[in-house]
Order: sequence, then C-alpha cells, then structure tokens
Amino acid sequence: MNRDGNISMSVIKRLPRYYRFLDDLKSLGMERISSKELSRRMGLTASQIRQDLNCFGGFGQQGYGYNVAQLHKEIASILGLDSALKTVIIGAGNLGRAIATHMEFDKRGFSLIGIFDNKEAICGQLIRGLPVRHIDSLDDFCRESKPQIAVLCVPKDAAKELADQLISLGIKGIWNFSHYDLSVMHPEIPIENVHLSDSLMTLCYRVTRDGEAPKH
Amino acid sequence: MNRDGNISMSVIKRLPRYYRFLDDLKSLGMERISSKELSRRMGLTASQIRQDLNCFGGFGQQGYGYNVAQLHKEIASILGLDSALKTVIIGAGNLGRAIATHMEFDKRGFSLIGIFDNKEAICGQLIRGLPVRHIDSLDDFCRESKPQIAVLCVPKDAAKELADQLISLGIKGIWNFSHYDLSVMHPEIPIENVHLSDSLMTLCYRVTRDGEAPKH
DNA sequence: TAGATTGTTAATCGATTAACAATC
DNA sequence: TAGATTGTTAATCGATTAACAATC
Repeated sequence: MNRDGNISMSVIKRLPRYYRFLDDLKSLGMERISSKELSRRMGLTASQIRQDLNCFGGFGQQGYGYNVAQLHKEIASILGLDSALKTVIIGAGNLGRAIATHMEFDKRGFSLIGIFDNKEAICGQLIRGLPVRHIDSLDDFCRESKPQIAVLCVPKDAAKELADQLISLGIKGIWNFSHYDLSVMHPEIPIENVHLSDSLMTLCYRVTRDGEAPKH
Repeated sequence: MNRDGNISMSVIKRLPRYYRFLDDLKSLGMERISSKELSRRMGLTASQIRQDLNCFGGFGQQGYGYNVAQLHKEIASILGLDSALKTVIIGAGNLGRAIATHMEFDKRGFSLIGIFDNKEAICGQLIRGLPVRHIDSLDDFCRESKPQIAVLCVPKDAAKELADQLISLGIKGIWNFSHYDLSVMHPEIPIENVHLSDSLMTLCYRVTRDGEAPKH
C-alpha cells in the first residue's frame, strides 16, 4: 500500500507469480502488457496488479502499460534474485536429494554450498557435485563457510534441535520441509514453510467436501 | 463463519495445522485443551480458534475446553482423511520419486495406485512397490482403474497438456508441482499448487529485504 | 488531439479480534 | 455455587475492488 516500508505478506507472496508470468510473456516475445491483459491471463483484477506493483514503484506508463522486460527485471531485483545466499541442505534422504537436484537455486537468489546427513553410509556421495557431509561437521563447516540459509529436509523430531543449532550458528533464514512449526519458536528469522502434507490434506478436503472455487 | 455451507479458504487452510498440533497433544498424553492454551502454542488468537472450529460444529464445552482426542478425530473427519482417493503420480523423476516414497498418502485420505513416466528406460522400476508405467498407457489405466487424483511432477511444458488429458479422463483433483498455473485454465476442479520455487523466492525476499515478522 | 491506461484515492468486502452472555 | 471457557455477536482491521483524475 505504501511505497516500500511495510509491504504486506499478501503482496509479497504474489510477486513470484508475477515473475513467472512475465517470464512467459518474455519467452512469447511480448514487449508490453497492460494491467488489464495481465489480469485476464492471471485470473485476478487489474486493480490488484496496479496496487501491488505500486508498492515498489511506478513501473508503468499511462496509455502504454508495462514494459515486459523491464518489469521482469524490476521484480527480479525486488525479490533479490541477483543475490547468491549461501545455502546448506540438511537431510539427504529422498526429499533432500530431490530438492538438491531439482531446484534451480542459482536462478532464485541462492547458492548451494553444502549437504548434510546423519547417516555415515551416504557421506561422501556426490549430489549435484557436492559431497554429502556428516552432520557432526556442521559446526565447523558453518564457522568456516558462513552459510546464510538452511533447507531443512529432516523428520519432525530432528527439526527443533537442528533449527536451534543452525540459528545459533548464524543462519538467517530457513526453508522448512519438516512437519514442525519452527516459526512459533523462532519468530526472529524468516522461515518459509513447505508443509507438503498440509497441502495434501487441503486437497483432500476440497475434493471430498467442495465442488470448488479456483485458488492461486 | 457459518455452520458449513461456504467455509472460507483461509479457514480450510488452517485445518491441517490444527490437526498437526492436536496430533502432538495426543502424543503428549493431553486429554483436554482450552482455546487459550492452544492459541499460545500455535501463535494465534484464541478467538480465531473458536471461530474456526465453530464453522464445523460446537466441539467444545464451556468451562472445560476441547477434548483433544475427540477434536483430533473430528478434524480428521472434516478433512476427509478416512477417504482413500485413488491417486496416480505423473512423472517419476527426482521429485515424483521423493513424493512417492516420502508422503504418507494413506494417512492423508489418498491411496497411491499408479506411477507414470515418459522415459522407457525407467518403466518397470518399482517405487514403493508400484511399477513405473509408460505414459502411453495412462488412458487405458484410467479407464480401468478410475483414479480420482493426479500428482503432477512434470516440467512446465508438459503440464498443460497432461492436465487437459487427465481431466478429460475424469480426474477430480490435482496436486500440482509443475511451475505452471493450471488453476486459471481449469477452475472446474480443485487444484492444490506447490510452487516450490515461488516459496523459495519469497524466502529470498524476506531474507534480503525484511528483518521479519513471523508467518504460519 | 483523442484514446488508452496508469497511479492513487475512496468504497467495499472479508477476515480477524474483542467482548460478553450462555453454560458447563 | 463460583470459575472457567465456550459459542456467538459486534467492532476493528486489512485487503481487494472500483472509480477517476493525471498523463503518456
């Protein structure tokens, strides 16, 4: 609502989606787009788009609309995708492995520098060119390499202690895949939760109870 | 707000989290809990908890609070976790594989009955006891086994066509991991999006821009 | 200039919080 | 009975939408 300062979480959460659509428009070779046309494609109101963007600056031009390439760039910069936040993955099970290989960390503002697990057996294995390290070496590694972000792919029971440890080691943000609500205990740093089973249960509700309205 | 009828998405999305906390309370051996105590643990207001629960029924008792085991059961039933929605996973790459092995589908209202991929080479491989089938056999499989849910773990480009195909084959809900916004094109069925890179970019913003308020 | 479309303010809508009477 | 705590209504707050003057 206000040029910078305190942007609401609702707006922030929509930014990546704008970014994604602008990416597509760019690939399509589109040069300009109006809030009206974008609203049609994204399934929201033109008003909301203009409000959202204006939280960060006047990127459009009356009578013309928005320049696709420029807006794409602006949003990348707002999100901070040009950063290379040093990142470690904790837990090299199925999920940790999939995240490590599947996500394009570099394009999203992160730089993956370490993967840890507590199973001796898999230590040394290479995932995306990085060796799996034993969790016991986490302290030393952090003191030396100073990672800023941790991706938590561990079972619920391990999550709490690991979060405490990581935060005391100077971690500045957590991408949390464990089914444990870290944010209640740690309001001091940004924690982004990906509670997959919550999402799955929501789908169950919507399929069994509702007929259903759309949702972004 | 109203006893059944049209529950808002905000409320629905909070249900799995209530369920998770009640699960913990049960394990802790707690018999009863007040909205006040639960609010303290979950980091929200007692008022909201009472409002939310009252959308579905009067599960509490004045002067006592809520019976943990009973409320746990009620929410499971509201979410429909006792269903066994027949489910197929499309895409047996890293992510599909991790989802297949990692998620407890049975405990969440689903029953995994098939896994598909377009790579001949991996067809026949067993994942969680299920053979990877070739995507060309999807039509026949659906006509025979009538799956209700599809989990989409395919690249963006493949997502659109697959969604069209699946819906025409009678799929009633999609758990969408592809970075493609299916919901705009298909408002007719519930689609639950897990846009991992959106979540990652949001974390990037929050770490680089904000100091940060908590978030559930 | 006329038409299009933004940036921005005002109006509406919905969700959250506070308050309190009902009741266990 | 007195204390606790719900269910529910009313008040507040925030987010979305509509409207329109500014301007390219």
